[in-house]
Amino acid sequence: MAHWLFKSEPNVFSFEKLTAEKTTDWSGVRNHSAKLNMMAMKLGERGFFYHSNEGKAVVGIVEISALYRLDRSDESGKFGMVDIKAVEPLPRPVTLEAVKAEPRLAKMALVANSRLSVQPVTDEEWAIVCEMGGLVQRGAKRAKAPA
DNA sequence: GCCAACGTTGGC
DNA sequence: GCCAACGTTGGC
Repeated sequence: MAHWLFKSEPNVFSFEKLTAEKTTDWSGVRNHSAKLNMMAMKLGERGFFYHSNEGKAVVGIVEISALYRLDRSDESGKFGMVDIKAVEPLPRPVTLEAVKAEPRLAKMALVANSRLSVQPVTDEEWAIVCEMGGLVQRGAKRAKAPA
C-alpha cells in the first residue's frame, strides 16, 4: 500500500475541520504532479495531513475514501480530485523542524519538494513519521521493553 | 512581509 | 519548442 501526504493551510482547511466534517473532496488542485499522485491513489490507502504556513507540522492521518475523478470546479476539465476522510490525529504533531532534523527524512518530498501539495510518502518515511508522532503501527516491530 | 523556488503562460 | 515573464506557494 502506498502512502501519501496532503498539505493544507489550517486557516483555510484544518485537520480539525476535516475531523468535524468526517470527509471532504480534495478539489482545487491545479498541479500536474499532484494530479498524477491522486490518480495513483487507491481506496483505503492512508496519508498524512500536513498544516502549512501555520503550525508547519504533520498533524493527522487520513484515508482515501473515493477514487480520482474530475473536479467539476476546474473549468479546463484537466484536473480532478479524490475524497479523503479523517482517521485519527497524531498524538504528537511532527513539525517540519523535526522532519528536517531527521537525516532519514532528508529525501522526503516535504523537504525536497516543499511546494508540491499532494506528495507520495515512502513506507520507510511513513513508519518514521508515525513513530515520531507517537503512533505505533499495527504489525510494526516493537523494541522489547527493558527488563 | 519578503523572497526563493518552482510551475505555468504566452510571445516569438 | 524555447525561454522570459509572471504568478503562486510556503518557509522564514
